Amino acid sequence: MSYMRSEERARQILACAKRVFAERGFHAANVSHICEAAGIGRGTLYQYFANKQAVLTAILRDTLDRVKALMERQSALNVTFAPPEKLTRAVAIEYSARQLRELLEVVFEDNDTLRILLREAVGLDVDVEKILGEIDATLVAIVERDIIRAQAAGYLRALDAHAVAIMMVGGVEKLALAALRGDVPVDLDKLAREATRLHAIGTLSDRLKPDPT
Amino acid sequence: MSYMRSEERARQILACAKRVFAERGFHAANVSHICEAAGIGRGTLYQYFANKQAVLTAILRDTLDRVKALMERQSALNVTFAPPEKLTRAVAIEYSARQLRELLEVVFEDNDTLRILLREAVGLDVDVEKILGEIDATLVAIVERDIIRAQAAGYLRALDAHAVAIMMVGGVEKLALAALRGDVPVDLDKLAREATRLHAIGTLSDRLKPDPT
Amino acid sequence: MSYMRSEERARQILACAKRVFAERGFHAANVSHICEAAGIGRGTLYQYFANKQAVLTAILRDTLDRVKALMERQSALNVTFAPPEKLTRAVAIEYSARQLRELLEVVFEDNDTLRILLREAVGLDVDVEKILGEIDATLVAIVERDIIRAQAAGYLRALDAHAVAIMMVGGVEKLALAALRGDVPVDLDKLAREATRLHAIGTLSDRLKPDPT
Amino acid sequence: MSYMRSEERARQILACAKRVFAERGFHAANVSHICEAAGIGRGTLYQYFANKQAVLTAILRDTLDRVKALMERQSALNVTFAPPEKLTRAVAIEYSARQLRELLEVVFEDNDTLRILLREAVGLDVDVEKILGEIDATLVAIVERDIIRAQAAGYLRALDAHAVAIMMVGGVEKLALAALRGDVPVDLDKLAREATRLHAIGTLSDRLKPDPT
DNA sequence: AATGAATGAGAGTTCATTCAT
DNA sequence: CATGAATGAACTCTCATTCAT
Repeated sequence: MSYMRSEERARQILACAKRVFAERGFHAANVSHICEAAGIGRGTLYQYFANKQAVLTAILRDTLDRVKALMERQSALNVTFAPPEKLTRAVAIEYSARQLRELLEVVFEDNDTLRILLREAVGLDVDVEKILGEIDATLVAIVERDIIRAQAAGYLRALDAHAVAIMMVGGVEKLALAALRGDVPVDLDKLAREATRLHAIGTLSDRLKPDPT
Repeated sequence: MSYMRSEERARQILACAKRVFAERGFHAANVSHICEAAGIGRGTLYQYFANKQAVLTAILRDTLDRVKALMERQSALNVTFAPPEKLTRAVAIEYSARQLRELLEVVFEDNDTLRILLREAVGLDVDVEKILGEIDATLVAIVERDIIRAQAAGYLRALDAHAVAIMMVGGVEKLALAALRGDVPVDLDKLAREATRLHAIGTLSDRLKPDPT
Repeated sequence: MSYMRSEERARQILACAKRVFAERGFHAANVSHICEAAGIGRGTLYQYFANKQAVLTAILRDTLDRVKALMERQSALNVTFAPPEKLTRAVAIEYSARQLRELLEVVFEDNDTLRILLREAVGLDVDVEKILGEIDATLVAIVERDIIRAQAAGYLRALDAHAVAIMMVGGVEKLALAALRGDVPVDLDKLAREATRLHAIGTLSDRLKPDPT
Repeated sequence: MSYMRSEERARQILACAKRVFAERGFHAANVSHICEAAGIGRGTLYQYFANKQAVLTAILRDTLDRVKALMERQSALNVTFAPPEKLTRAVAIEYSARQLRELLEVVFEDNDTLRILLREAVGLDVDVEKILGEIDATLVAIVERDIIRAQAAGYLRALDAHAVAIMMVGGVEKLALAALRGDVPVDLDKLAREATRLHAIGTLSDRLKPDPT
């Protein structure tokens, strides 16, 4: 037996649970697995969390908090925009990619979080689904707000900001998942650059005949 | 109970199971639920499928087969390309959107399949994961091949075809998921158009200062 | 494994459970104990009863049904009364004792039922308490009705029929419990006689000075 | 926490435990509940009582002590009896009722004790059962001795003193239980009167034809 | 071929009790 | 003395699967 301050113990359990959930998946992971990993008795977990699912939701809520915090941090920021005629595509893309990278870093703090968010927590209970939905909505909202700001500044053309934000988030997540499957740690930097570039300038070649305006 | 030709009965069970899995999720759905829906005894299911998971994998394999069939159908096709200088963006996008739509129709035959592929079958066993991975890989491969063909024809600029394909698929799926959450039947046509347009011409405004070449 | 018709199996489980509950008490008795006694697997019990407590309530409800049936059987009966002046105490008591005996036979079908009703089912959940209360109320109602009938016929003096009924039932039950403690099978016949005699003529001696009327 | 003299603290815990047991029942009541009620930490209880059940038995033993004390107090008393021919029924009953009342006051000090004795402590462990049995035996013994004394004095007719005592106690307890169910505080005075009257003169009417002696 | 009664491994959870602080 | 964090035995209950009918 080893004593620990309540707050600290709860965090320790969450950390171990995250690893266990990521490794085995929510259903395959026993409460026993988590407790073994945390080096505590099975009963101890229930002093900190109401039940197994509450452990998962606590993990997810952590992420949700981080994402929300980022959103507010960015809201506080006061950005001034150069006129579009002074800004090259390359610079704009570079700036965008940095923004996205920051976002990714916050959500996918580590590969375990990534795995849990995109895989192990998917398709569970409605409670879980709700938090997952909130995280998703916040992510999309952040991207969407960036798009709208950039539109207002004249950097982006007219488009459905919400739909585009969703697609961007989805595209990036899929790329992350694909990387995950390869079992190499995900390179968030490369991911951010590639996604930004695609979404910024699209795929079509300049050689195409101009549209008749 | 009513007798039925083996083949037919198996298909009927699959159809019911698909509905049940989509409605309740894989774990929440009992074998009993499925059998009730199919109007058969609980033992009967085991004469057609080795176990509960085999039912799910059969459903997924169905989808995988359809996607693979599409891929081969398209391979057989012999497309001739106009020179890019003769093709406007609008026409190119229109063509692309039609292609994507066809793909979506095949994968997301119905909302139940959609839900199972993107949610209920996620994060389960490795066997399931493997089929899901194959479906994904095939989808990406189809899109990727289209991209490479279009590049060869000079329609698309130089880009990492694989990564872009992944992002496209991910973006579209996310859009589909978002629609699913709204509980309205997904409008595949609109979805295809929006996605294609974004991925084709990107988000940046023409007013930006040209890159120094 | 041995197959059994549903109805029959349920009854068999109830019979075994009654024995087990009587022997060990509700809390000390495991579901395993019951199932072992019934020679079935632990899961089988749950095909017939929602949970452990439902087994107990089923047992109690059986008794309740029997008591209610007795009540109605007696209601149907049409008794004619001789004028009190023609009836000796001894005869009246004899008749009463037979009535009571019939009642006791129905409630305390066997020593196990007796023990469960008066001991093992006491102080449990409110649901259990409710059925126990209903049984009690019915018993009291039967006795009370007899009292009122006998009063109307002039056999019994003026008294609070309800309170007296309660006391009678309580007295008899306590006697039964005491007998139970001695671990000898309860002699319902003797019990009925003793109780009836006490309640009929009371304890006071005739030698007492008559009340000044 | 506040310090308290050992003896005093133990009594305080017992008082709180009594309330808790009465309100929730022995099994439903947690050690935590008791400790919260007593305003002490969960570990502290174990410095005064070996375990949860010891708390209950201590409560019961308190009652047992009180009943035994009453018994001895009455033994010490030296009663002189008037000849039966000088005593009216009404006076005898009045006297008896007062005796009973005193007894009831001692046993059912309060509604919580009542509830615990008649409900929450029933059907538990053999140790508990044993004390309960001792209390019961003492109660019966007191009543029985009174009966025998009164018989000796010629007040009561010939009867099985033990059996009658048991029935009396049982009748009174049942009346008390019934009152308890109504959730009104039990009126011990009325209870004593009603019971005594019934048991004294019985139920039969005087109009019955006299027994042929 | 079809059934559904029977199964039992294994899950999550509770809570009286211990003991380091 | 007092505490409450830690414990783990023991419980009830679920449900995919088997197999006698």
